Amino acid sequence: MASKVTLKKIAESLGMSTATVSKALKDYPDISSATKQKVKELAEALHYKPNSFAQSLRTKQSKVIGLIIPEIVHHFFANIIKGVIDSAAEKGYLVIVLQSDESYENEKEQIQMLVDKNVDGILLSLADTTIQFDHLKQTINDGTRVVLYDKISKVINCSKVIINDQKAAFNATKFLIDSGCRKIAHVCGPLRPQTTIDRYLGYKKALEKNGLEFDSSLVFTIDRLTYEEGYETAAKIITSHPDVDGVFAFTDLVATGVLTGLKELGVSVPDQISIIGFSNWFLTKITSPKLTTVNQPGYDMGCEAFRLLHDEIVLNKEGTKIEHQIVEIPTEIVVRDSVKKNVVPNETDLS
Amino acid sequence: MASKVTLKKIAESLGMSTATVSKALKDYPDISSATKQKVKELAEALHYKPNSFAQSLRTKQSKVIGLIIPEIVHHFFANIIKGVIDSAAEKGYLVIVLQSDESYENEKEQIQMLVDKNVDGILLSLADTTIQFDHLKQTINDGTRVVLYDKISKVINCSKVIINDQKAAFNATKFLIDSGCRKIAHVCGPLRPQTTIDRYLGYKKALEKNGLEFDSSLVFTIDRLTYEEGYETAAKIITSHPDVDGVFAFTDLVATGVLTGLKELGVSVPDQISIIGFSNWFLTKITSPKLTTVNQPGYDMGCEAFRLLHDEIVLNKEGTKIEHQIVEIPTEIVVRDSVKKNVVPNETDLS
DNA sequence: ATGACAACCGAAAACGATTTCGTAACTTCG
DNA sequence: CGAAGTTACGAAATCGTTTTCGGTTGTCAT
Repeated sequence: MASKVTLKKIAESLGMSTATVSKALKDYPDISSATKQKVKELAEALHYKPNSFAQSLRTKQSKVIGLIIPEIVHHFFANIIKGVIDSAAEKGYLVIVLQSDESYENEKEQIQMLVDKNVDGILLSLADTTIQFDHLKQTINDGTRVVLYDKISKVINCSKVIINDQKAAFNATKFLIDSGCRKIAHVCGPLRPQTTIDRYLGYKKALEKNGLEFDSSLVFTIDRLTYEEGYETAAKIITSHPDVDGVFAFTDLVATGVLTGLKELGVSVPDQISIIGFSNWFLTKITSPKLTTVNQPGYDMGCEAFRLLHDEIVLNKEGTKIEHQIVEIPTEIVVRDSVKKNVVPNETDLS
Repeated sequence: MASKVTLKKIAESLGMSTATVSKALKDYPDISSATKQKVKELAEALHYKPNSFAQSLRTKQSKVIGLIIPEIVHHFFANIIKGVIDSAAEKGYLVIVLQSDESYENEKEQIQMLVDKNVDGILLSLADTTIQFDHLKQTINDGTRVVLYDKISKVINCSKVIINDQKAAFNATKFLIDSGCRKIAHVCGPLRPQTTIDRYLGYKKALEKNGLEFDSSLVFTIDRLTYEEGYETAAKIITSHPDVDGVFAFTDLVATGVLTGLKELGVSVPDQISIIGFSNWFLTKITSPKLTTVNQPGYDMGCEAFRLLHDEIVLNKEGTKIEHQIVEIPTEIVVRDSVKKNVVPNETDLS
């Protein structure tokens, strides 16, 4: 147990004050370069490392941020974690990770834990069950910088990083249409997260803008976004509408279920029915055929979220007025083999 | 920005000293219950929260631990993160997560960052490229508690939590044998991580203990443990040994590649060839047929790793001599559909 | 009345780093 | 030579908690 080397020890060895040592190490202009050098050399030799507690106590900065994730074991969110940690490290920040499990209670408690730990900021994706935002508004008001990512709320006044679900869904559906599909089903989940609604709207709008009739009986709502429910939906789709030739699923896992279900029912994908998923999870690369999907760039979102937070932390320290931003991360279609290739694009667009 | 309420403020409001307030809040016996109550009431009303920096500076405890993971976006490791965070939260600890990317340099640097932040302990899985351990020995020597998980080294004197790869591989292979397989191939990766060797040895021993001949030409070594390499290996297996009836793959991703490759070559799984994977990744549930595999319980490992670390932190604080432990987390076979069901168990065992 | 002994509380010294303000010494220049 | 201005450093106050070590009451038995 190497007894810790402090400013005081260095100061005593060198016969000067801690003030001088501290300033020398930080290159204050009122220290002669001769002493600066002496101090730095000894500090180096002794492997001096400032005590982070003392530093934080004085500066009120921890160089640590909090990241609250709905669910860690999830391809998209894991990528976000990675993006956040990587870009935080670049700026010398460390990241405390917490998992809300989609629970409002957990979320609230965890925010409090992070605030109590004096983190410099919090990155948060709202839990599905969070419909009341006083706790968040309060902590923002109390001076903690917060940036929302992915699952956000318009009600909260802070920076946000999102994808445009509606546009992405529009493009996915249009991609099916362009590839020749004329009767496209949509498999979606319960209404809770806003994303469900947005993707649904994008789907609907793509149909309408491309001269296809929207038919609500082609929208299959499932209770849980699982592989199994996707699998079961496959049968429902072809019994109720044997002439369906395209499926846009809310998420890759469901799409994979539908894909497998269809194959087992003797439907060929993509010849008879094309399928497009959403998120670009890892599993899309190992289905047969490989799943065409919409890439939801978690890593980039994580990086961008940290960047916004860091900007606010810095500006806040400088006392500059901060302008909240809403950054939209672009998505794109990852073309694989579950959609027919005879693409005949046309010129409709969402906007 | 609510101006922070401190011990001093409470003390002044109540006309007493900070010492009394501090002790009252911590139920010291030399404070009358009358004052205790007054203090607690006011603290409650003012939403007093102790300043964690000051607390840590005094107590030298941060109530934060560090977790270094080789790769976050990975089903097994993500589960470990989750296990660690959950069990840490139960004891009031927060977790800083870092990713080594299997790089020794990163690992070294990150350990230093955590030590500089005065974390109470570190959970670490060695990067594949780490073959030199002075940095680790040094930090352990300097008083930081460290627990190794999953990828460990015998050279380092600390607690560890592992699975018994050899035994697990033995059991997996034996499971194939019991199900009727008589010519079993093994697909494994490069020799670097010890796990490769251990699983290989388990495979070999299972054959030998069950009267099957070990044939090194049945061991297929691939450079990278990917789906694609597994896929390609399928062809190699059946061209070189058309009568193979079982495959034990180093990991699920490879097993999935083999599975798909075999299917596309017209081989029926499990009727002609049985396949067993390793790790119980999520993707095993969405293959057709669903993949039988060995469950590698990441969540449990994470929990156990934290438990060990926490024990050491507590004992260390009490000054008690600590005894390092090596905990082996049990694995078990998850029976799905990629192995024939006519199981005829016999009594061989690894030990 | 006095000594012993609880019962309560506070002063003050940490913990280590940062930063403001002085001030001593040394230049410079009219 | 004396006023003004630099240069280089240090004393001391903070940041907010914890904890030791006394000290002041009050009680009670002698």
